[in-house]
Parts: sequence; C-alpha cells; structure tokens
Amino acid sequence: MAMMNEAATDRETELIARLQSAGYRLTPQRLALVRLLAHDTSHPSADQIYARLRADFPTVSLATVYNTLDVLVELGEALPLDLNEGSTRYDVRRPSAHPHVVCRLCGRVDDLEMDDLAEFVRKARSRTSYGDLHPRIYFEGICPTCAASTERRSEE
Amino acid sequence: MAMMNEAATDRETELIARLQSAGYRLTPQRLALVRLLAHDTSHPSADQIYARLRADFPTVSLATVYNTLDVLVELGEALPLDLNEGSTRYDVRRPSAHPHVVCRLCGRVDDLEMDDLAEFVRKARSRTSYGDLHPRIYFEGICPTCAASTERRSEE
DNA sequence: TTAGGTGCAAATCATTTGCAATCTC
DNA sequence: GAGATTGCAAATGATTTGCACCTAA
Repeated sequence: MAMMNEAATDRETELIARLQSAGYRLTPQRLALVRLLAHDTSHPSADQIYARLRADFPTVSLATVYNTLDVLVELGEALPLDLNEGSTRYDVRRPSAHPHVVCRLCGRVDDLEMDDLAEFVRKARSRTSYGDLHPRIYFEGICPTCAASTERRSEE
Repeated sequence: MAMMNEAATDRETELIARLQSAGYRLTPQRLALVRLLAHDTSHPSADQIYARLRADFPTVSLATVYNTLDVLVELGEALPLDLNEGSTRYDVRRPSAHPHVVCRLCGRVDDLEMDDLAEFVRKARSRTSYGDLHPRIYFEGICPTCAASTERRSEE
C-alpha cells in the first residue's frame, strides 16, 4: 500500500515536471486534473474527469478538459483508449501501450498484464509489410461484479 | 485467382442463405449490398458502402445501409472494426475476430494472420478474473505505399 | 393484412472549433 | 503586450431514431 501511494505521488510529480519542462503553464485546473489522473486507476472518460473536476472548479469547461488531455497525449503521458464504448477513456498512470479488459455490461476497465506482449508484437511485425507498428489490444468480457449479479438474477 | 473468386462466390451464397434462413427479406438493395461486401477486401466504412451502393440504387439511404449492417453483425456475419479512425469499418469476409493492421496515414486496412492468436487469448484468460473474453486486436502502422511516398518526399 | 423495409429529416452524442475575454511571463 | 489558456456557444460528423409510406408473403 505504501508503495502504491508512493508510486502515485511519483507519477503526479513526474507529470507536473513534464508539463512545465515542455513549456506548458500549470494553471490551477491543470494541476487539479493532473492530480486526479495521477491517482485514478479507473481509466475515466473526458466526461467523467469533467464531472469530478467540477466539484473543485465549478466553472471549468469540457473543452478545457479535452484540451489538457490532448496536451498529455501529445507529450506521450496519457494513453487514449478507444474501447468501442462510445467515449474515449484515458490511462494516465501507464501511458505506454498495454492491453486492457473492458466489461461489456458496466464499462469497467482494468489493465491486463501480458508479459509476452513484446513477443506478440514482434511476430506481428514479421507478418506484415506495414512499418512503425504499434499495438492496440483489448479484450471485452464480463467483470466479476457483473458476472455475480447476472448469476444471482438467473437463480431467481 | 480462381480460388479467390470461388471463395468470394461461396461467401456471397452463404450470406444470402443466412439472411433468408434467419427470416430476413432479400430486397434488391440488400442483395446488392451483400454482393458488394462478399467481394470487398478493403474493410469499408458504412459511408463507403453507401457511396458504392448509390451507383446502382440512387435512392438508397444511409440509414438502410446501417440497418443492413446491423443485421449482418447481429447474425455474426459481419465484424465491426473500431480502428480509432472516426468511422467503424466492417469485415464481412472473415467475421470471426482476428487482428488487423491500419495505416495511420491513408486508413488502409489489411487482415493480419496471427497463428498464435489462440495462445495469446488463452494466456489473457488466465490472467484476468473477467469472463467471456473476446479479443479486439489491431496494429497501427504505415502501409508500404505511404512509406514509399514519404521516403520520396524526404529525398527531395 | 401485416410485419418487415425504406427514406427522409430530425435527434443524439462525443468531440472540436471560433472567438472574445483573461491571465501570465 | 504577446502568447497561452479559458469558457461559452456553435459546428462537426458518425450514428440512430421517429414516422409515414411501401411492398411482399
């Protein structure tokens, strides 16, 4: 647990440093947004980020949220996830491309550790004439919570 | 070549049979759409299908194209591809989930043969508590054509 | 005759953009 | 003061929907 908090704090500091050294201004909203995202493991959408940010900054606009997310993506510090879910979700804690699982029912998103991803990508490269290949991998499924409630329902 | 045409014709017949046995009417538009898709290897978007269909059926509407595509997807005969490209592309020739490559520059889409996909999916299943897992895998890259023209441009 | 199909126009929803006001270096 | 940042409202673009008409078993 101590490790997790440490890591999260590190990520926050890292992001702030990154934004500043890239010449971006660190406004109160941006600071709050970065803090939010550095600690958030839920892979939120722009809309969800907007809703949470408004608790502290009632005047913040959705456009600003999108703006800041774009900046983070440009810097390679946020990974946009297109999970066929309507809206784009963002992974700011681990911005390098990695697989995810999405719950088909509730939209919950989790990271998926695939230690053989590199091998998989290497094989893909060897089987296509396309260059500069980057993986976009996720799995649709049913999360444990939804599975449990579905089961309960069918037992009735 | 003979094999390809045969396979394509088979797919066309297959699709027609599938639609009819599922109780769907085979209207002239649907027939034309199915024919188009059975032979099309370009993974077209609804819009592209619409444009081509209008050559033969000037009054066809985009809503009808979406309708018919939805029917095919429901029957498991079309694979919708969300390639982070703005619009959904469709693979009707090989409707079972398989990896693709997309060109970042021109949007070209090709199938990618990954004979170890099953193994990869098996490993994913063993590493998550999500059930009923289905893969959504594609790679972004630069197609040979775009790579060639980019090279040419930088040589000038 | 009746449910399935069709076409049009309007609605929806995520995202982007124009622009004037504001802030920061 | 120049350039970045913000917020609002309007624009965009893919997809869906409401609804009246049509058409084949």
